[in-house]
Amino acid sequence: MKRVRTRFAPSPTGFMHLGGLRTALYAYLYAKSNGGDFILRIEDTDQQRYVEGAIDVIYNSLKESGLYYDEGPDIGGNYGPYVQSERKEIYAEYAKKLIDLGGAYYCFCSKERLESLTDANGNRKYDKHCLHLPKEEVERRIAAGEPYVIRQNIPTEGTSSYEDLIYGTINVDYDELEDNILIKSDGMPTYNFANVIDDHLMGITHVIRGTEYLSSTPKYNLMYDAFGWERPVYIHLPTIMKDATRKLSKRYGDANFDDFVNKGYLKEAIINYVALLGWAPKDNVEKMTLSEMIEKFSLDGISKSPSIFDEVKLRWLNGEYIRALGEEEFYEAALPFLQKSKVNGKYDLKKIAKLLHGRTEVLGEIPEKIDWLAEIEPYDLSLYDNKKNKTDREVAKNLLPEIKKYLAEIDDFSNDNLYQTLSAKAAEAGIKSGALFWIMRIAITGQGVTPGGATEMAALLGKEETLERIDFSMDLLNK
RNA sequence: GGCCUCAUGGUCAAGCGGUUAAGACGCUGCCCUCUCACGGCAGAAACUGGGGUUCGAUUCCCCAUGGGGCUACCA
Repeated sequence: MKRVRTRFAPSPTGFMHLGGLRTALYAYLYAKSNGGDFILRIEDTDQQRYVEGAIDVIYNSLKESGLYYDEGPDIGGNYGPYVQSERKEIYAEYAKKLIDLGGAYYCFCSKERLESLTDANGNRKYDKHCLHLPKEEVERRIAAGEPYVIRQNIPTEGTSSYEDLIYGTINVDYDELEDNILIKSDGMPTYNFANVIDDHLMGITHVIRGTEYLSSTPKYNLMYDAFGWERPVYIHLPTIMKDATRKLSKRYGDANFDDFVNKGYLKEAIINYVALLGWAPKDNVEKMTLSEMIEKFSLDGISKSPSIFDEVKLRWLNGEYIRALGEEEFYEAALPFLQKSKVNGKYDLKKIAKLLHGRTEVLGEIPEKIDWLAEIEPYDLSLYDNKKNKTDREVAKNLLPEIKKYLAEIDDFSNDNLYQTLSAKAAEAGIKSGALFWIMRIAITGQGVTPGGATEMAALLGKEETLERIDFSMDLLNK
């Protein structure tokens, strides 16, 4: 059997879109699960849309997410060049061949004439006006420097049929298709042409791409057939949506790989989540490494209907990945975000990281979780109200001096010691420990929710700061 | 508008003629617990509608409805 070769062929127009990333991922998974090659090709035939630096974004995103390609512009290969703008001559050559084969023709029609073809409904279809131009006239006009394009010659009747591995048999009447442009007046090919030539020349066996090409694939097959080339196997993928009616797009933001990384999502989690949009593993285990995905990947798990991107579920999965991190790994991942917070320089970031580890779903929310730790500020005294522990501000007013006394006697401010000592003190004094810890926690943080219990917070703050904060709270209560 | 295509809880999704219609996220409740979170347990929640085919349709066919895509000198 022929070695499987798949490709990812993005155009460098900006960022790595998550929809594109998933297409790349599936192409990668399909190739790797079949022991084949995954190729990167840059489709930069539209100079208008080209964005500086976008190619590097593609390289980096792919590598960061672990989708290592076997051939590509930056790493080479036997089928290069892998950038379409560098293959202009190749397309010109094949375009000429296709013209000789009757599959294409020169067209000199002006924009104005094209527009005059628009009907009452606003639809336009090229009328093959230039198809029957005499060869001599064509040559004369080209020689005279007249601008021209090369159009595909599509049959006026008949039906085209092909098998898509996901969607099954697709039939399209040729009548529905237009004699679309293959080579633009600037000499660059359109996607319609370059994609066919390159896929064939690069030995791509399986074309994996979005459903936007489902109904235009007959045009490409026409060319494969005209050249006498074997058609590739087609695998079209459903769209990823932002909601029921809008597709995930750059326009709405947050659709880019980098955006999510910057927000504090782990790359592994993003890839894992994206893999789940449109594909389900047989064993139902959702958390997977890339190599596990390669093992489990199969086309019959791919769905046909568009799926909606759910950041809530991504958050959960990211949390799973974060919790699976080692203490040190988490610290390193969290560090940039810890440094952004107001506590940077005030408290031991490592200790904070330890407290935050099990409580963080997205790293980007770390600063807001701990900013208040930098300084205690007046707070709502109703925080002392706690039904379960039967506390309120009056109880707090009475208990706080006691708590202060206990704390003042403790020198080892480690969490373990604080917890044990204070628990013992509470038992001795006949105070419910829950009440003591509740009041103490509120008194030293001024927060209803904290990333640790009273003793953990005290251990973090240190003895001096803890006692100062107790004083602060006693003042507040006595006002 | 025309053509292609899709349709199971709020979301992702199993299912592929006979099931108490999985599972995950989210949600609700309980437990654990020095708050929260984690973890554990329990619960609510779905086959778009109408016709067929069949002994029997979520599953097959048709129509309707709704969604998506294409209809560029963009990919």
